[in-house]
Amino acid sequence: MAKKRRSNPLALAVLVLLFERPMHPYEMATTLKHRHKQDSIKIRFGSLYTVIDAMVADGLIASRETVREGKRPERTVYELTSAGRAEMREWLAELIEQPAKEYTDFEAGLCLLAALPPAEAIELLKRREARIGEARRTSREGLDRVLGQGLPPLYLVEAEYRLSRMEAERRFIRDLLWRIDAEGWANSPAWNALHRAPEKGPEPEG
Amino acid sequence: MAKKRRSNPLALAVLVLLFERPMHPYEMATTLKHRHKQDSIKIRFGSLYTVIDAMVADGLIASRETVREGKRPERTVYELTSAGRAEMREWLAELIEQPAKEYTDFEAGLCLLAALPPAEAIELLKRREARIGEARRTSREGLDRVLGQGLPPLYLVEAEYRLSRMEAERRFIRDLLWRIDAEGWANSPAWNALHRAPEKGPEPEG
DNA sequence: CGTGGTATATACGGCGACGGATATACCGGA
DNA sequence: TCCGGTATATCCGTCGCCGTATATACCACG
Repeated sequence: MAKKRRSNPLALAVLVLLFERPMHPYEMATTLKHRHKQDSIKIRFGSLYTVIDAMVADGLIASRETVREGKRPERTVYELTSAGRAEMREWLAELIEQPAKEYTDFEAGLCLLAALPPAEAIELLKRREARIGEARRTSREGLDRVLGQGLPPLYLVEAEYRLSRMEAERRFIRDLLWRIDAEGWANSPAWNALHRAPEKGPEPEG
Repeated sequence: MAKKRRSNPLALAVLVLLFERPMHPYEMATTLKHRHKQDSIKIRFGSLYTVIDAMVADGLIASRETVREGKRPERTVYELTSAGRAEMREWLAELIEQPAKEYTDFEAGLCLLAALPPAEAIELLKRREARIGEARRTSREGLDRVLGQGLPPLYLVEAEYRLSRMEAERRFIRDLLWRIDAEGWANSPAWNALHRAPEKGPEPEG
Protein backbone atom coordinates (compact mmCIF):
# COMPACT_ATOMS: atom_id res chain seq x y z
CA MET A 1 0.00 0.00 0.00
CA ALA A 2 1.28 3.34 -1.04
CA LYS A 3 2.15 5.58 1.83
CA LYS A 4 2.07 9.19 0.72
CA ARG A 5 5.61 10.25 0.02
CA ARG A 6 5.48 13.82 -1.10
CA SER A 7 8.80 15.01 0.12
CA ASN A 8 10.89 14.84 -3.00
CA PRO A 9 9.43 16.79 -5.93
CA LEU A 10 11.59 14.82 -8.30
CA ALA A 11 9.03 12.07 -7.84
CA LEU A 12 6.30 14.33 -9.13
CA ALA A 13 8.35 15.18 -12.18
CA VAL A 14 8.76 11.46 -12.83
CA LEU A 15 5.03 10.91 -12.55
CA VAL A 16 4.36 13.62 -15.08
CA LEU A 17 6.94 12.34 -17.53
CA LEU A 18 5.50 8.85 -17.35
CA PHE A 19 2.06 10.32 -17.78
CA GLU A 20 3.24 11.49 -21.17
CA ARG A 21 4.73 8.15 -22.13
CA PRO A 22 6.79 5.25 -20.76
CA MET A 23 10.43 6.06 -20.38
CA HIS A 24 13.65 4.81 -18.85
CA PRO A 25 15.41 6.75 -16.06
CA TYR A 26 18.26 8.11 -18.06
CA GLU A 27 15.84 9.51 -20.59
CA MET A 28 13.84 11.10 -17.81
CA ALA A 29 16.95 12.87 -16.63
CA THR A 30 17.86 14.19 -20.04
CA THR A 31 14.29 15.23 -20.78
CA LEU A 32 14.06 17.13 -17.52
CA LYS A 33 17.35 18.84 -18.17
CA HIS A 34 16.38 19.67 -21.70
CA ARG A 35 13.18 21.32 -20.49
CA HIS A 36 15.02 23.21 -17.77
CA LYS A 37 12.81 21.85 -15.05
CA GLN A 38 15.64 22.24 -12.57
CA ASP A 39 14.91 25.95 -12.72
CA SER A 40 11.52 25.40 -11.14
CA ILE A 41 11.85 22.11 -9.30
CA LYS A 42 14.61 21.19 -6.94
CA ILE A 43 16.08 18.18 -8.64
CA ARG A 44 19.08 16.12 -7.54
CA PHE A 45 19.75 13.79 -10.39
CA GLY A 46 21.89 11.65 -8.17
CA SER A 47 18.70 10.64 -6.40
CA LEU A 48 16.83 9.63 -9.50
CA TYR A 49 17.29 5.88 -9.32
CA THR A 50 16.65 5.83 -5.59
CA VAL A 51 13.44 7.79 -6.04
CA ILE A 52 12.30 5.50 -8.82
CA ASP A 53 12.88 2.41 -6.71
CA ALA A 54 10.82 3.92 -3.94
CA MET A 55 8.02 4.72 -6.36
CA VAL A 56 7.99 1.17 -7.64
CA ALA A 57 7.77 -0.07 -4.08
CA ASP A 58 4.84 2.28 -3.53
CA GLY A 59 3.05 1.00 -6.61
CA LEU A 60 3.03 4.36 -8.38
CA ILE A 61 5.01 3.15 -11.34
CA ALA A 62 5.97 -0.24 -12.72
CA SER A 63 8.71 -1.49 -14.95
CA ARG A 64 7.33 -2.42 -18.32
CA GLU A 65 10.35 -3.98 -19.96
CA THR A 66 14.08 -4.24 -19.76
CA VAL A 67 15.91 -3.90 -23.01
CA ARG A 68 19.52 -3.95 -23.99
CA GLU A 69 21.08 -2.47 -27.07
CA GLY A 70 24.37 -4.01 -27.93
CA LYS A 71 26.47 -4.31 -24.84
CA ARG A 72 25.33 -1.11 -23.17
CA PRO A 73 23.84 -1.38 -19.75
CA GLU A 74 20.27 -2.54 -19.69
CA ARG A 75 17.56 0.07 -19.72
CA THR A 76 14.50 -0.44 -17.63
CA VAL A 77 11.49 1.27 -19.10
CA TYR A 78 8.86 2.34 -16.56
CA GLU A 79 5.23 3.22 -16.94
CA LEU A 80 2.58 4.82 -14.78
CA THR A 81 0.15 2.68 -12.80
CA SER A 82 -3.34 3.96 -12.23
CA ALA A 83 -2.41 4.62 -8.61
CA GLY A 84 0.44 6.69 -9.96
CA ARG A 85 -1.87 8.62 -12.20
CA ALA A 86 -4.16 9.37 -9.27
CA GLU A 87 -1.24 10.38 -7.12
CA MET A 88 0.00 12.70 -9.82
CA ARG A 89 -3.35 14.42 -10.07
CA GLU A 90 -3.78 14.85 -6.36
CA TRP A 91 -0.26 16.00 -5.75
CA LEU A 92 -0.33 18.48 -8.57
CA ALA A 93 -3.75 19.73 -7.57
CA GLU A 94 -2.50 20.31 -4.07
CA LEU A 95 0.47 22.32 -5.27
CA ILE A 96 -1.74 24.54 -7.38
CA GLU A 97 -4.69 24.95 -5.08
CA GLN A 98 -3.13 25.22 -1.64
CA PRO A 99 -1.05 28.25 -0.84
CA ALA A 100 1.59 26.65 1.34
CA LYS A 101 3.74 28.43 3.80
CA GLU A 102 7.09 28.82 2.08
CA TYR A 103 10.14 30.04 3.91
CA THR A 104 12.50 32.24 1.94
CA ASP A 105 15.96 33.34 2.90
CA PHE A 106 15.07 36.95 2.34
CA GLU A 107 12.13 36.84 4.70
CA ALA A 108 14.33 35.30 7.37
CA GLY A 109 16.82 38.07 6.80
CA LEU A 110 14.17 40.76 6.96
CA CYS A 111 12.78 39.52 10.22
CA LEU A 112 16.23 39.84 11.79
CA LEU A 113 17.11 43.05 10.02
CA ALA A 114 17.39 45.09 13.19
CA ALA A 115 20.49 43.12 14.11
CA LEU A 116 22.40 44.92 11.39
CA PRO A 117 23.31 48.58 11.83
CA PRO A 118 21.04 50.83 9.76
CA ALA A 119 23.65 52.03 7.29
CA GLU A 120 24.71 48.51 6.43
CA ALA A 121 21.18 47.26 6.09
CA ILE A 122 20.31 50.05 3.71
CA GLU A 123 23.36 49.43 1.60
CA LEU A 124 22.61 45.71 1.37
CA LEU A 125 19.02 46.32 0.39
CA LYS A 126 20.15 48.62 -2.38
CA ARG A 127 22.51 46.00 -3.69
CA ARG A 128 19.81 43.39 -3.66
CA GLU A 129 17.53 45.65 -5.56
CA ALA A 130 20.18 46.14 -8.21
CA ARG A 131 20.94 42.44 -8.49
CA ILE A 132 17.31 41.57 -8.91
CA GLY A 133 17.00 44.24 -11.54
CA GLU A 134 19.72 42.58 -13.56
CA ALA A 135 18.35 39.10 -13.12
CA ARG A 136 14.97 40.34 -14.19
CA ARG A 137 16.29 41.82 -17.38
CA THR A 138 18.13 38.65 -18.29
CA SER A 139 15.11 36.47 -17.63
CA ARG A 140 12.81 38.77 -19.54
CA GLU A 141 15.03 38.64 -22.58
CA GLY A 142 15.38 34.88 -22.47
CA LEU A 143 11.67 34.46 -22.10
CA ASP A 144 10.86 36.75 -24.99
CA ARG A 145 13.32 34.94 -27.17
CA VAL A 146 11.73 31.57 -26.51
CA LEU A 147 8.23 32.93 -26.90
CA GLY A 148 9.32 34.44 -30.21
CA GLN A 149 10.27 30.98 -31.39
CA GLY A 150 6.69 29.88 -31.03
CA LEU A 151 6.74 27.75 -27.87
CA PRO A 152 3.23 28.05 -26.43
CA PRO A 153 3.10 30.24 -23.31
CA LEU A 154 1.48 27.33 -21.45
CA TYR A 155 4.95 25.85 -21.18
CA LEU A 156 6.45 29.02 -19.85
CA VAL A 157 4.06 30.07 -17.12
CA GLU A 158 6.62 29.22 -14.49
CA ALA A 159 9.07 31.64 -16.05
CA GLU A 160 6.44 34.35 -16.09
CA TYR A 161 5.76 33.59 -12.48
CA ARG A 162 9.41 33.97 -11.56
CA LEU A 163 9.48 37.26 -13.38
CA SER A 164 6.44 38.57 -11.60
CA ARG A 165 8.03 37.62 -8.31
CA MET A 166 11.19 39.48 -9.12
CA GLU A 167 9.25 42.55 -10.05
CA ALA A 168 7.20 42.41 -6.90
CA GLU A 169 10.25 42.01 -4.75
CA ARG A 170 11.91 44.91 -6.42
CA ARG A 171 8.92 47.12 -5.78
CA PHE A 172 8.85 45.99 -2.19
CA ILE A 173 12.49 46.83 -1.63
CA ARG A 174 12.20 50.20 -3.27
CA ASP A 175 9.19 51.01 -1.18
CA LEU A 176 10.95 49.84 1.95
CA LEU A 177 14.02 51.96 1.24
CA TRP A 178 11.82 54.91 0.60
CA ARG A 179 10.07 54.52 3.90
CA ILE A 180 13.26 53.97 5.84
CA ASP A 181 14.43 57.25 4.47
CA ALA A 182 11.22 59.25 4.65
CA GLU A 183 10.29 58.07 8.10
CA GLY A 184 13.77 58.31 9.52
CA TRP A 185 14.04 54.73 10.73
CA ALA A 186 17.81 54.92 10.82
CA ASN A 187 17.68 57.41 13.65
CA SER A 188 15.07 55.62 15.69
CA PRO A 189 16.14 54.35 19.11
CA ALA A 190 14.54 51.03 18.20
CA TRP A 191 17.20 50.47 15.60
CA ASN A 192 20.15 52.03 17.29
CA ALA A 193 19.95 50.61 20.78
CA LEU A 194 22.02 47.56 19.94
CA HIS A 195 24.58 49.22 17.75
CA ARG A 196 26.35 51.61 20.08
CA ALA A 197 28.41 49.44 22.37
CA PRO A 198 32.07 48.72 21.57
CA GLU A 199 31.10 45.21 20.54
CA LYS A 200 33.48 42.74 21.96
CA GLY A 201 32.89 39.31 23.32
CA PRO A 202 34.65 36.38 24.86
CA GLU A 203 36.80 34.05 22.89
CA PRO A 204 36.12 30.35 22.87
CA GLU A 205 38.62 28.27 24.75
CA GLY A 206 41.26 26.58 22.64
CA MET B 1 37.94 26.13 13.84
CA ALA B 2 34.50 27.02 12.74
CA LYS B 3 33.41 25.38 9.54
CA LYS B 4 30.61 27.37 7.97
CA ARG B 5 27.38 25.71 8.87
CA ARG B 6 24.59 27.71 7.36
CA SER B 7 22.05 25.03 6.82
CA ASN B 8 19.78 25.50 9.78
CA PRO B 9 18.39 29.04 10.10
CA LEU B 10 17.56 28.36 13.72
CA ALA B 11 21.27 28.92 14.33
CA LEU B 12 21.02 32.40 12.90
CA ALA B 13 18.10 33.20 15.14
CA VAL B 14 20.15 32.04 18.11
CA LEU B 15 23.03 34.27 17.08
CA VAL B 16 20.75 37.27 16.89
CA LEU B 17 19.14 36.58 20.24
CA LEU B 18 22.52 36.28 21.91
CA PHE B 19 23.58 39.44 20.16
CA GLU B 20 20.87 41.17 22.15
CA ARG B 21 21.87 39.59 25.46
CA PRO B 22 23.00 36.32 27.02
CA MET B 23 20.21 33.82 27.38
CA HIS B 24 19.52 30.18 28.15
CA PRO B 25 18.01 27.87 25.52
CA TYR B 26 14.56 27.60 26.94
CA GLU B 27 14.30 31.36 27.05
CA MET B 28 15.45 31.54 23.45
CA ALA B 29 12.64 29.24 22.47
CA THR B 30 9.98 31.20 24.30
CA THR B 31 11.32 34.50 23.02
CA LEU B 32 11.28 33.26 19.46
CA LYS B 33 7.76 31.96 19.86
CA HIS B 34 6.62 35.16 21.49
CA ARG B 35 7.96 37.19 18.58
CA HIS B 36 6.38 34.81 16.04
CA LYS B 37 9.67 34.18 14.32
CA GLN B 38 8.41 30.77 13.25
CA ASP B 39 6.28 32.63 10.75
CA SER B 40 9.36 33.81 8.90
CA ILE B 41 12.04 31.29 9.82
CA LYS B 42 11.70 27.57 9.64
CA ILE B 43 12.26 26.61 13.23
CA ARG B 44 12.11 23.12 14.72
CA PHE B 45 12.32 23.68 18.43
CA GLY B 46 13.17 20.03 18.92
CA SER B 47 16.50 20.79 17.32
CA LEU B 48 17.36 23.72 19.55
CA TYR B 49 19.71 22.01 21.96
CA THR B 50 21.41 20.07 19.20
CA VAL B 51 21.98 23.25 17.23
CA ILE B 52 23.34 25.04 20.28
CA ASP B 53 25.79 22.25 20.99
CA ALA B 54 27.03 22.43 17.43
CA MET B 55 27.46 26.18 17.71
CA VAL B 56 29.48 25.83 20.87
CA ALA B 57 31.67 23.28 19.11
CA ASP B 58 32.14 25.77 16.28
CA GLY B 59 33.11 28.54 18.67
CA LEU B 60 30.22 30.81 17.73
CA ILE B 61 28.78 30.89 21.21
CA ALA B 62 30.00 29.94 24.66
CA SER B 63 28.34 29.02 27.90
CA ARG B 64 28.70 31.80 30.40
CA GLU B 65 27.26 30.22 33.53
CA THR B 66 25.08 27.41 34.76
CA VAL B 67 22.55 28.33 37.38
CA ARG B 68 19.91 26.45 39.23
CA GLU B 69 16.81 27.80 40.90
CA GLY B 70 15.37 25.54 43.51
CA LYS B 71 15.26 22.01 42.26
CA ARG B 72 14.46 22.83 38.67
CA PRO B 73 16.84 21.61 36.02
CA GLU B 74 19.96 23.65 35.59
CA ARG B 75 19.94 26.42 33.07
CA THR B 76 22.96 27.05 30.96
CA VAL B 77 23.26 30.65 29.89
CA TYR B 78 25.08 31.23 26.61
CA GLU B 79 26.68 34.30 25.14
CA LEU B 80 28.02 35.32 21.75
CA THR B 81 31.72 35.04 20.98
CA SER B 82 33.28 37.53 18.64
CA ALA B 83 33.47 34.82 15.99
CA GLY B 84 29.75 34.39 16.52
CA ARG B 85 29.15 38.07 16.08
CA ALA B 86 31.10 38.07 12.82
CA GLU B 87 29.25 35.02 11.59
CA MET B 88 25.95 36.65 12.39
CA ARG B 89 26.84 39.71 10.38
CA GLU B 90 28.06 37.82 7.39
CA TRP B 91 25.22 35.38 7.34
CA LEU B 92 22.59 38.05 7.70
CA ALA B 93 24.27 40.22 5.09
CA GLU B 94 24.24 37.32 2.69
CA LEU B 95 20.55 36.70 3.20
CA ILE B 96 19.72 40.32 2.53
CA GLU B 97 22.09 41.05 -0.30
CA GLN B 98 22.04 37.88 -2.37
CA PRO B 99 18.87 36.96 -4.20
CA ALA B 100 18.99 33.20 -3.85
CA LYS B 101 17.18 30.74 -6.01
CA GLU B 102 14.21 29.65 -3.95
CA TYR B 103 12.00 26.78 -5.01
CA THR B 104 8.33 27.14 -4.26
CA ASP B 105 5.64 24.52 -4.47
CA PHE B 106 3.54 26.73 -6.65
CA GLU B 107 6.26 27.22 -9.20
CA ALA B 108 6.79 23.47 -9.37
CA GLY B 109 3.07 23.06 -9.89
CA LEU B 110 2.97 25.70 -12.59
CA CYS B 111 5.77 24.16 -14.56
CA LEU B 112 3.84 20.88 -14.68
CA LEU B 113 0.48 22.50 -15.19
CA ALA B 114 -0.10 20.97 -18.60
CA ALA B 115 -0.42 17.57 -16.96
CA LEU B 116 -3.79 18.60 -15.58
CA PRO B 117 -6.77 18.94 -17.89
CA PRO B 118 -7.55 22.59 -18.64
CA ALA B 119 -10.85 22.78 -16.81
CA GLU B 120 -9.37 21.40 -13.62
CA ALA B 121 -6.34 23.62 -13.77
CA ILE B 122 -8.49 26.69 -14.16
CA GLU B 123 -10.71 25.71 -11.29
CA LEU B 124 -7.72 25.12 -9.02
CA LEU B 125 -6.16 28.42 -9.92
CA LYS B 126 -9.38 30.19 -9.06
CA ARG B 127 -9.50 28.50 -5.71
CA ARG B 128 -5.95 29.45 -4.97
CA GLU B 129 -6.67 33.01 -5.84
CA ALA B 130 -9.58 33.03 -3.41
CA ARG B 131 -7.59 31.43 -0.62
CA ILE B 132 -4.79 33.91 -0.98
CA GLY B 133 -7.30 36.70 -0.93
CA GLU B 134 -8.59 35.53 2.42
CA ALA B 135 -5.14 35.02 3.86
CA ARG B 136 -4.19 38.46 2.71
CA ARG B 137 -7.12 40.07 4.43
CA THR B 138 -6.40 38.28 7.68
CA SER B 139 -2.74 39.23 7.60
CA ARG B 140 -3.48 42.80 6.74
CA GLU B 141 -5.83 43.14 9.68
CA GLY B 142 -3.41 41.55 12.09
CA LEU B 143 -0.61 43.75 10.89
CA ASP B 144 -2.64 46.91 11.18
CA ARG B 145 -3.68 45.98 14.67
CA VAL B 146 -0.12 45.51 15.83
CA LEU B 147 1.06 48.65 14.08
CA GLY B 148 -1.78 50.50 15.79
CA GLN B 149 -0.38 49.42 19.13
CA GLY B 150 2.79 51.28 18.38
CA LEU B 151 5.26 48.54 17.56
CA PRO B 152 7.79 50.16 15.21
CA PRO B 153 7.39 49.00 11.61
CA LEU B 154 11.04 47.96 11.63
CA TYR B 155 9.95 44.87 13.52
CA LEU B 156 7.23 44.07 11.05
CA VAL B 157 8.94 44.35 7.70
CA GLU B 158 8.76 40.62 7.23
CA ALA B 159 5.00 40.74 7.58
CA GLU B 160 4.79 43.51 5.03
CA TYR B 161 6.96 41.43 2.76
CA ARG B 162 4.66 38.46 3.08
CA LEU B 163 1.73 40.68 2.29
CA SER B 164 3.36 42.11 -0.78
CA ARG B 165 4.09 38.59 -1.96
CA MET B 166 0.51 37.57 -1.53
CA GLU B 167 -0.69 40.54 -3.48
CA ALA B 168 1.77 39.91 -6.25
CA GLU B 169 0.79 36.30 -6.51
CA ARG B 170 -2.83 37.20 -6.63
CA ARG B 171 -2.25 39.62 -9.45
CA PHE B 172 -0.24 36.99 -11.29
CA ILE B 173 -2.97 34.41 -10.99
CA ARG B 174 -5.67 36.80 -12.08
CA ASP B 175 -3.61 37.83 -15.05
CA LEU B 176 -2.93 34.21 -15.92
CA LEU B 177 -6.58 33.26 -15.74
CA TRP B 178 -7.45 36.20 -17.90
CA ARG B 179 -4.96 35.17 -20.54
CA ILE B 180 -6.01 31.54 -20.48
CA ASP B 181 -9.49 32.72 -21.22
CA ALA B 182 -8.76 35.51 -23.67
CA GLU B 183 -6.21 33.53 -25.64
CA GLY B 184 -8.15 30.31 -25.63
CA TRP B 185 -5.46 28.11 -24.11
CA ALA B 186 -7.98 25.55 -23.04
CA ASN B 187 -8.71 24.66 -26.63
CA SER B 188 -5.15 24.55 -27.80
CA PRO B 189 -3.86 21.19 -29.01
CA ALA B 190 -0.80 21.75 -26.80
CA TRP B 191 -2.95 21.40 -23.75
CA ASN B 192 -5.41 18.79 -24.92
CA ALA B 193 -3.18 16.23 -26.53
CA LEU B 194 -2.66 14.28 -23.31
CA HIS B 195 -6.18 14.52 -21.98
CA ARG B 196 -8.22 12.60 -24.48
CA ALA B 197 -7.38 8.97 -24.01
CA PRO B 198 -9.48 6.74 -21.73
CA GLU B 199 -6.71 6.84 -19.17
CA LYS B 200 -6.06 3.48 -17.75
CA GLY B 201 -2.86 1.83 -16.76
CA PRO B 202 -1.46 -1.38 -15.35
CA GLU B 203 -1.83 -2.35 -11.75
CA PRO B 204 1.18 -3.15 -9.66
CA GLU B 205 1.61 -6.78 -8.81
CA GLY B 206 0.38 -7.87 -5.42
C1' DC C 1 44.64 4.64 -32.12
C1' DG C 2 43.68 7.46 -28.25
C1' DT C 3 40.54 10.76 -26.10
C1' DG C 4 36.68 12.69 -24.60
C1' DG C 5 31.78 12.87 -24.60
C1' DT C 6 27.45 10.30 -24.29
C1' DA C 7 24.67 6.44 -22.79
C1' DT C 8 23.19 3.80 -18.76
C1' DA C 9 23.16 2.25 -14.21
C1' DT C 10 24.66 1.00 -9.16
C1' DA C 11 26.17 1.80 -4.57
C1' DC C 12 27.08 3.83 -0.39
C1' DG C 13 28.97 6.73 3.48
C1' DG C 14 27.68 10.40 5.83
C1' DC C 15 25.15 14.11 7.70
C1' DG C 16 21.70 16.89 9.42
C1' DA C 17 17.70 17.15 10.88
C1' DC C 18 13.02 15.62 12.59
C1' DG C 19 10.27 14.93 16.25
C1' DG C 20 8.68 12.30 19.78
C1' DA C 21 9.64 10.27 24.19
C1' DT C 22 11.41 11.05 28.75
C1' DA C 23 12.42 13.29 33.27
C1' DT C 24 11.72 16.38 37.10
C1' DA C 25 9.67 20.13 39.57
C1' DC C 26 7.17 24.36 40.31
C1' DC C 27 2.67 26.64 40.48
C1' DG C 28 -2.08 28.21 40.02
C1' DG C 29 -6.76 26.97 39.87
C1' DA C 30 -11.00 24.01 40.71
C1' DT D 1 -5.86 17.53 46.61
C1' DC D 2 -5.34 16.71 41.99
C1' DC D 3 -4.60 18.32 37.29
C1' DG D 4 -2.80 20.55 33.75
C1' DG D 5 0.36 23.89 32.28
C1' DT D 6 4.96 25.85 32.43
C1' DA D 7 9.85 25.56 33.26
C1' DT D 8 14.07 23.21 31.76
C1' DA D 9 16.70 19.87 29.50
C1' DT D 10 18.38 15.24 27.33
C1' DC D 11 18.35 11.54 24.11
C1' DC D 12 18.14 8.88 20.22
C1' DG D 13 16.10 6.20 16.38
C1' DT D 14 14.78 7.11 11.80
C1' DC D 15 14.65 9.18 7.53
C1' DG D 16 15.79 11.14 3.41
C1' DC D 17 18.73 12.78 0.84
C1' DC D 18 23.29 14.48 -1.02
C1' DG D 19 27.02 13.80 -3.82
C1' DT D 20 30.34 11.40 -5.58
C1' DA D 21 32.70 7.45 -7.14
C1' DT D 22 32.44 3.52 -10.00
C1' DA D 23 31.68 0.58 -14.16
C1' DT D 24 31.08 -0.45 -18.95
C1' DA D 25 30.54 0.52 -23.76
C1' DC D 26 29.44 3.05 -27.85
C1' DC D 27 30.81 6.66 -31.06
C1' DA D 28 32.86 10.58 -33.33
C1' DC D 29 36.86 13.14 -34.08
C1' DG D 30 41.50 14.16 -35.10
